[in-house]
Amino acid sequence: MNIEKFIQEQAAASIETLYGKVGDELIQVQKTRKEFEGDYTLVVFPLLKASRKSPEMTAAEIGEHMTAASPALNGFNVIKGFLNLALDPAFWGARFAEIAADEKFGLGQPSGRTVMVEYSSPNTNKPLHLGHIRNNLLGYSVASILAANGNEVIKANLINDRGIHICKSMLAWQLYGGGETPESSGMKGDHLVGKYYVEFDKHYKAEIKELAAQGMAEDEAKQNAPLMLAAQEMLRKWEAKDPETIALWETMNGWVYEGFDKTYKDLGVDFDKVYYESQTYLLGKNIVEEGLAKGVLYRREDGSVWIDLTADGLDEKLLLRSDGTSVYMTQDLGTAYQRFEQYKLDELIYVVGNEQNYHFQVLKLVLKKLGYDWADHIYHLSYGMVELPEGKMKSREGTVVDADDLMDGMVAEARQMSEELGKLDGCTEEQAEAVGRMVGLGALKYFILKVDPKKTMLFDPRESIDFNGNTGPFIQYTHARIRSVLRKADETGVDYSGKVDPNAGFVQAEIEIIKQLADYPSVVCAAGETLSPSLVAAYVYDLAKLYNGYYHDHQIMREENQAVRRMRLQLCLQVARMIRSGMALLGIDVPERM
RNA sequence: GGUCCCGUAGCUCAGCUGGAUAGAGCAACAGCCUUCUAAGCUGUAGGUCUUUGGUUCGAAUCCAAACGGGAUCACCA
Repeated sequence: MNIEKFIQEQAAASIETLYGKVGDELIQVQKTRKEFEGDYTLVVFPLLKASRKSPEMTAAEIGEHMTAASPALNGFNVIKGFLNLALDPAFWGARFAEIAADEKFGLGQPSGRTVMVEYSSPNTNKPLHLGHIRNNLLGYSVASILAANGNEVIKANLINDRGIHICKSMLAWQLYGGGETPESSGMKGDHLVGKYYVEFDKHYKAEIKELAAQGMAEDEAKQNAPLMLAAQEMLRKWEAKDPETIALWETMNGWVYEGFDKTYKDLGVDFDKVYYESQTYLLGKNIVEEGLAKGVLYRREDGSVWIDLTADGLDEKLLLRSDGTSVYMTQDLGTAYQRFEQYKLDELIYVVGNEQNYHFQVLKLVLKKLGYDWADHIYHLSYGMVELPEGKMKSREGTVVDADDLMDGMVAEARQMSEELGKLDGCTEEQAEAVGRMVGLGALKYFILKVDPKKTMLFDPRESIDFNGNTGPFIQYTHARIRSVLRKADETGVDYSGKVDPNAGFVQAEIEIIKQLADYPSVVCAAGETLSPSLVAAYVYDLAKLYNGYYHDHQIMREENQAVRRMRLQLCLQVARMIRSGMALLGIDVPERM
């Protein structure tokens, strides 16, 4: 049941009898702040007009009436204009029983809606870095959260496998690679290709410098450097389907895909549908034609097609080049159309960095002007950049934090920590390895997902990600601790299965935990509405923190009263379950021991 | 210049559609392991919520302006 709503209804009923009917928006119920006594608080200020009495009087009257009317309420206090209502322990006990019995607790009813989440969408000319990690984790988590809210979710990846940047890597490999392959070099495929992307840039810069020394202007040098001309020539060949070029392209992209597959696997993300730009880049031209016919778009003398968005505060935007070839925007128009058609999507979410805010603003506006109603159901989940202490990451300047390196580092650190603490003595090598992975990745994932997506975040590679405090490992540790207690119960034959007794004599700390457990569905729902994994992260952290305090102050297995011990074990079980469930929404696994 | 985002403790971040004395973690300091996992728990200290106006019973939150930081405005993607 939705407790807040329950209180709201009780309050509405009492207010109506006392003062007459008032609007729902005036009945403001919120959780009581920790420093005050009570569970829920009714803010009475908005009701003063109806009551025509002082805040204190009004609150007292409503409090009296509500506690008399509802057996679930066993007391109240008034502080200034705030009416703090206390619920009966048995009421919380009933909620606890409800939660324990509900296997789908926290999961929303099927919504009948289909949502596509596009995320990751890498270029195949270099390996993934920290920025991609944020993208992938966000996309995966948002997809999980939407699924938990009862939506049919399609995870999509649009791989940018063509274009001039790919040709640069290919060309450099041809020129300087000496036939090097992932096998011959022992390098991961995406890293190998990335190496030649950097190599291209190095030689290209040298050429520019040389041309400049010969007196050529910089812009001109950039355009006329032999390497650039060769790369452009290669792109033309690719577009003309030159067999040799295509073969090289397929080979090198194949290396990259193998590399990406490993990175995705390590990260724990996956996709239901993979699109390749080489197969979609021609889409959208017919939409442009349609726009021309409708007069929404216009053609310039040189043949290029544009849309004028100056009336909307934006600029003019190119949609088709003068040679008739498409640009990024053309393709996105086409793929969006195709997806809404094919899957009858209710929503299409693009997880893309905020550097592309303008692009998506334009995309939606163009579709809207073309008369497509579904344009309103495109949502750009725009996330901030991950910055280093010295500023933005620049792949060409080698200041990127590589995804694979970062993950390996985190895992190694987690492993070392486990060993130092002696936590995994007696475990097999495989178990220790698995825990190290879980904890290392848990630290990384939580570190990234606890931050509001739209904010720029800072990552300092010299200061490793914490394992203490508000971190993934803290939460994982709490889970492992609980499992340890439950194992002990199993080993000693203490039975805690069966129904929860709602009158088991809960102490306040237990009620606080039950309150937090009861909150889970509304958090999952809010996270789905706002596409914010950070809400789930904060929730799980609060739960773990509450539990740790409780664990510190109360005996569980050593509790002598069998009924109380049973209830405590059941409570532990539910906390572990909600931690596991919440962390799963973040794409984080929790260990049985650590 | 246009559009958009951000500004909260020394650092990294929470603070939901306006509500009570602005919260965590890290770092610092002081404590707690012969007792279910100390990756834990407790305490101390740390704030002009960038600034100024406005809206109102009430503003970190909403509005406006200023200041500071970032992104973007390509026949790149």
